[in-house]
Amino acid sequence: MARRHNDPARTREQILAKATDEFARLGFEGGRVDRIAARCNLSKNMLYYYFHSKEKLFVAVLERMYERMRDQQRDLAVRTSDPAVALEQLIRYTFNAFRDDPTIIRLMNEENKHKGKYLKKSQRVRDLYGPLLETLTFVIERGCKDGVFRPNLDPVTIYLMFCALCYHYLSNQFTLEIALGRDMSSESAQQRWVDQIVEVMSLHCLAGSPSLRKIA
Amino acid sequence: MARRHNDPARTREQILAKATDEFARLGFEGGRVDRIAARCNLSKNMLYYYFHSKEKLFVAVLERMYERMRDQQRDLAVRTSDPAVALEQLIRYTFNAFRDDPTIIRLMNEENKHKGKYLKKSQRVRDLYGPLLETLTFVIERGCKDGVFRPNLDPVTIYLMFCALCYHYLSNQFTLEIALGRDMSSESAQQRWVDQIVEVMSLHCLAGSPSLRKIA
DNA sequence: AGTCGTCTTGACTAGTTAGTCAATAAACGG
DNA sequence: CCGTTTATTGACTAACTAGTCAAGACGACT
Repeated sequence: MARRHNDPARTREQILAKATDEFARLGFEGGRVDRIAARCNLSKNMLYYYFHSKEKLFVAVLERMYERMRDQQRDLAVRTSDPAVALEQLIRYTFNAFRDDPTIIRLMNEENKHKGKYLKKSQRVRDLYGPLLETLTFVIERGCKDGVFRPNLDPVTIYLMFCALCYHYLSNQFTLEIALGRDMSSESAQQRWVDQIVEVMSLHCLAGSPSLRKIA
Repeated sequence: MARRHNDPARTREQILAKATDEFARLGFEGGRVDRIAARCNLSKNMLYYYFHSKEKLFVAVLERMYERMRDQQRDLAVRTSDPAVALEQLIRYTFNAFRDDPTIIRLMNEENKHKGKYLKKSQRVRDLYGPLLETLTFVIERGCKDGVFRPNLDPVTIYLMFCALCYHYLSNQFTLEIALGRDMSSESAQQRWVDQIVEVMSLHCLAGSPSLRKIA
């Protein structure tokens, strides 16, 4: 099966893939359209033919990243009926997703550097963070009803918490490794960290833990 | 007191200040030496006279940021003898430090984007994260000895946890606000978030909470 | 085979950007 | 008050960078 000379869908996907890599590694300003074209073995004009400008290419890269995240989340099936086990699965899934595709973290950081400027320019942005948050909401509702979790847990808050604990560790790996002189990148160090996240989040969600509100 | 025409120390500081702003907002690649010079009302040559290259200027900016962090941490005095209250103070201090100087987060993200490349080029990098981590270590040791905290708490792990919870919320404010449709930037939303951090970290550190290790 | 619309390219440009050079002006030491 | 060191500048450049243009090649349909 020799590759066709003219294969627009394939060409478009290839540009998007190489652009994702380029922008994730070097940011929007650091990314070079010439380099993306060269890595695709295409003339630079193709980027402009399909995406019209560097900025619109970057927006397309962001859109595709969110789509990819959502699609992968859709494949995640939490089959257990134990809310505590389900929570643990969701946390481990989140960490693995960030670890296995580093472009997610780098592109999100880039977008936040620009205060959401490019994401706002995207039409189909609404309802990001779909499936995982829906599952978490379902898990927490059941956990609260069953009395396994403490009452009045907010799913978005819980999500933000373990998301922060997964994200920051991976995003700031390099400076933390230098500043703290601690191994952050080995498989075992990361495994230990996820275990810690599961422990602290479980403790926070499970019933039987005293509320500390009165202390403040 | 009219400003002297030749005031090298002042000039150098001004360049560093404007460069910090420029690189934090636009990153290393996005930052423009001409713009930094223009904002200082200086000719561009001054940047090269004092810092030799864009890269060395960026390294100087990073070094100065870490120094500033350390100096501010040194001013922080935790006077209480109650470890739980001390922990809360350290957490609130950390959040406020990140919130009040957004350049810290942006520069750290930039440095991690480059996998620590520039920080490694700095000579005087060792023993970053000084005073606050030392205080935390002291607080945790006392808390464990007094039986207020559970035994065998690792200070660096605790620091990484609340640091992640403070950092991620502020760093990813914009994308999260778009994706979740939730207010992240108002004073009250941020206050509620810090309260949550204090709650979850206190629960994790205080004795009397059951260890969950056996579950896994 | 010829025509049309889609896909692809080489060659070009106008503007920008990090970095340089030679000259000048202020402080300073004797 | 003169020579030297330290600060500061205007003018320049070589390389790069996003974006353009006109023309060519491929496939499909008649």
